[in-house]
Amino acid sequence: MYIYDSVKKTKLLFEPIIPQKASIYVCGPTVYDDAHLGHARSSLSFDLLSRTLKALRYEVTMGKNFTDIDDKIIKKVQETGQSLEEITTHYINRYQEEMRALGVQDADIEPKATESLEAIESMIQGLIDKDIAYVVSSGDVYFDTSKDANYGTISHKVGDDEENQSRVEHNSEKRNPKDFALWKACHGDEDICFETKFSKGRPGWHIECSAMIEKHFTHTHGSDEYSIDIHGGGADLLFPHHENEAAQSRCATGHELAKYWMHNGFVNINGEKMSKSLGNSFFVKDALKVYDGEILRNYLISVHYRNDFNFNEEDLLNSKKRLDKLYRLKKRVTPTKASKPNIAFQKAILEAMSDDLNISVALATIEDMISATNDKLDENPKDKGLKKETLANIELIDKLLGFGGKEPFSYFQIGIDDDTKEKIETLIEARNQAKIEKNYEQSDAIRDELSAMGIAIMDTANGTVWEKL
RNA sequence: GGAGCCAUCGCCAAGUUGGUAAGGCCGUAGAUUGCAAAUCUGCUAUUCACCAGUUCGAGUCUGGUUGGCUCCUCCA
Repeated sequence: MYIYDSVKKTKLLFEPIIPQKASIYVCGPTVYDDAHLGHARSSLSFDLLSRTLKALRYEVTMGKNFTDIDDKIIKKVQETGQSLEEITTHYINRYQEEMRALGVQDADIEPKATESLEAIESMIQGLIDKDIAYVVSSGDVYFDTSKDANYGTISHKVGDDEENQSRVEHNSEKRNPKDFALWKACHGDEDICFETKFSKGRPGWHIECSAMIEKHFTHTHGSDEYSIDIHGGGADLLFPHHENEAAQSRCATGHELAKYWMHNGFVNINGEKMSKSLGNSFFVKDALKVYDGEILRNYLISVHYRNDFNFNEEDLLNSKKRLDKLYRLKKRVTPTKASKPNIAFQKAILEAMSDDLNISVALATIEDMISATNDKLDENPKDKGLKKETLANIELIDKLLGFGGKEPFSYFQIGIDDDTKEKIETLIEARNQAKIEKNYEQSDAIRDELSAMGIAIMDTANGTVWEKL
């Protein structure tokens, strides 16, 4: 397995801390609003990583956190009058539901910041004891970036002369402009705060990840050099979030946080980054109202995870056509029992994914397999061995890439209710009768009628089948 | 102002160590079909934003130009 390390900026052979075990930690969402397509893409990217590593027989431990205490959540609490827990629970449930709809496998560990306060406090206290962190008069605790010689090695942002136009907040009590908050002191009665030895307040954004990784991974997957194998997240987290995480962990534990860093690209709408501030967010829940989760998944993973992804409906329909072809093949080999996948196919698709998740090549091998199989099936429609093998191939695709697992006839009938189905069947019967009588005017009229209903029909050796367009 | 990324067929999109441009959609010709659809087969970039350089050889390396994007503030 080769992966692109976005800190070293090169593709590296994946050599885990413990042979055949892979620990992955991905920064999850701050749960104050619904998940948008960007969350989905990040989730999907690391889902593919996890699935690929599993297919390569690694024992994968995946961690993904929920930031459930933060300024925006508190603002929502104040606005809505709901409790913090009500809000975060709601969005966490939504998030999990939607990601599952996209075929994302659940993480093994899903820690919440509010459930990790002890670990957070002890890590901060440790840093204070070493004088790497300091408490200011307000009660805020800052990390002293000047104490970490390696600060800046993650994002390669070095040589800050303070002359740049950095928009770092200016706080006179900070020792260095780049110092960041580990802990934010309470701001009055409206605030949500926790008691600690240093002050009453709540964790800063970066500390929770460090603390949670320390708490959940270090003893099972860590080493003297690294806490975990792979740390992932969106490209925008590289700085300052991951830089700061790395600094905290390095100073608190004496070893590096992650051996490899991976970052996924953005989802753009009309060529621009999708974000709250631009007001062009596209929520997963809205997309799921229009498109089946599997179709969305198939589309969102169709571009390499590191590239930016330009979301548009035309491309989505394009990728749906590719998925349709896979399901048409599945129809041809159903019903049967899967045997073993084709060795060459299995090797090719795994090799593609092992190369830093080269999904394009993986999809091309699928096209190859579909085409070759259809060809053979045209020659010999009753090749049982081929059918069994093909079904196994498709099962492999489902396991590795997370699509193609549906029952093929129902795939083409998503969103059609039973009454309509009955009507369609009746019309097809009538058309077949007309065809037997060679009344082609009649049969074509029926086909037009079905077409007007959004139903396409195809006459096959096994009778007439239909698909929703 | 600082840092970085990207630019490959009408559209989407691969292309580690330089060796002579995957795949899909669309289009098109044919096989098949009562006609279609589905399926199969053939065709579809002498060329990789532009300019210069290194090299026997560059989409791939170097320098420059143009255009687009991101980060430096919460952000997947």
